[in-house]
Amino acid sequence: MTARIPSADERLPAYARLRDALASRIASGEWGGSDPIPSEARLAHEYGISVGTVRKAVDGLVAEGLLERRQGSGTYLRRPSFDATLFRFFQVRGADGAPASIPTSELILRARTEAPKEAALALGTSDVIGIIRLRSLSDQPVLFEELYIRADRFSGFESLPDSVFGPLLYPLYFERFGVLVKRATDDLSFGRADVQVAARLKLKPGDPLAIIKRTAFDVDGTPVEWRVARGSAAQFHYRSEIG
Amino acid sequence: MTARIPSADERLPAYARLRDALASRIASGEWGGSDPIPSEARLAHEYGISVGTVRKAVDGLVAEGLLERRQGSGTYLRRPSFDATLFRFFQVRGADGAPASIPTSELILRARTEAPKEAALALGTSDVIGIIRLRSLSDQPVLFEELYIRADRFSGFESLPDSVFGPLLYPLYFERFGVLVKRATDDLSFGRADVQVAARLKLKPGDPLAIIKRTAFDVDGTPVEWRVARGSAAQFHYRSEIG
DNA sequence: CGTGATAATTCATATATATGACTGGTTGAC
DNA sequence: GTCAACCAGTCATATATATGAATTATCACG
Repeated sequence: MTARIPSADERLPAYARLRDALASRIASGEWGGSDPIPSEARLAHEYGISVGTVRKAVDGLVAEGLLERRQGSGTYLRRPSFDATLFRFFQVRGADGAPASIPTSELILRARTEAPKEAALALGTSDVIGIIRLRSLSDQPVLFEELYIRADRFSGFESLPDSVFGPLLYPLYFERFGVLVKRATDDLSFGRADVQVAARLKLKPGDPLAIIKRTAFDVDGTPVEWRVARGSAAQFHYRSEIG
Repeated sequence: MTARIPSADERLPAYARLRDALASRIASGEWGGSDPIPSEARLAHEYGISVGTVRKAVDGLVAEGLLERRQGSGTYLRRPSFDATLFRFFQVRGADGAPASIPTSELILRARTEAPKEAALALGTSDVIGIIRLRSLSDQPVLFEELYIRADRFSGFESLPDSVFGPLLYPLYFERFGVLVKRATDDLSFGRADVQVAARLKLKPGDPLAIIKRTAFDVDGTPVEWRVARGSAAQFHYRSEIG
């Protein structure tokens, strides 16, 4: 069929163009969750290139974490992969030392607003929807979060019923708005609680805080969310792999 | 020549066996710094496999960061790559706001000793050499470090002349002891300065501290160094990519 | 209705080969 | 001597093909 591989290119190698083309078809939601994407042979035929080249393109997307191969079965989307919950930073233990438990999330505010300077800078726009929530483990408030998402990508977010909100936002972003968060940068520092934050987290003003600022990016690299989370520094614990 | 690919295998695919074989030849130091490793065609001939398979093996090592390809020239070792200096966590600025300057390192202690519990656990041995040093930027003490390295991998380290020590240890590890640090895990938490640390860092006891515990691993995955570094939390700043 | 063999499909490994692009040295004209 | 042209070596891209391994669907048999 030698379908045309869309724009994108300026004499990029074939495998790179196919990789990008597939990435954008993935982002478009063309392929639902549980079915495999077309087979390598089929894609090769569709795009008029050889199977080896298709494999190389798919290799790239697998490495990026967008696809997953299953021998004998097919190649599948790999939806979340992205377990970026901030709770992994905070080790909260019950009196018994058990690493409990179910995180809960209390929505305090949700409204279209103007982004604060830092958020606007990260998102490239100040037309945003602001969210404030308090997250707890075992009824202990742990994280105070302030989030801003681009109004142009999340139109209607303010009027979503409270019931659709679970503890995790990224699945919601994808299911309701087709925004697939693929990557994020975290920025950690330490500071001290002001009166408002201290009250929410049941700390004393001036108590040490861990401050996590995150910018989350879409599949195509657009920043879609900026957030700042604050939690007691005493419980803070971060683990990172380098190399 | 169909050289025998060494032990390793239990019916692993050819490319995986070559990958491992090459990794061990790299670790052995067989190939010096500035010369390329044998060409793909040559390796294919040596091991009696096809060029495509060699490429796949090399691909893996490139992805791991051990090798680097240069089109038209050859495939080279990629020695350090590993810029893991702890200073990237601490933003120290002069009065003018300039992000100065040259890090210096004052060696306070260096001796064969018994590892503290946490270090022994990470290293799998308590026979270690301990190092204590104070690291400064622009004459401001910034980091107080306590390091432990395996005595079996660094025999003779205690008696090295002070003159060979630069600000960075990992290059020294490699050049003097053939230990190539390839990977590390950092563990960040928050604490408060005790009297000793406070004195070294010119802080007050009880001042907030950022605590970084690091385990560094050799190419073959053996833990070779454990360290704990402490610095003022006020200056601490960490940036991480996830996804 | 289950169950077990069979077949079809799909990714995984491997080979052989051709062409292009880039690098670094050599050669030769000026 | 300088510089351009050339050339050999090396990785990069791409094709075509064959075989193996894992999964899934099908279908006949009891």
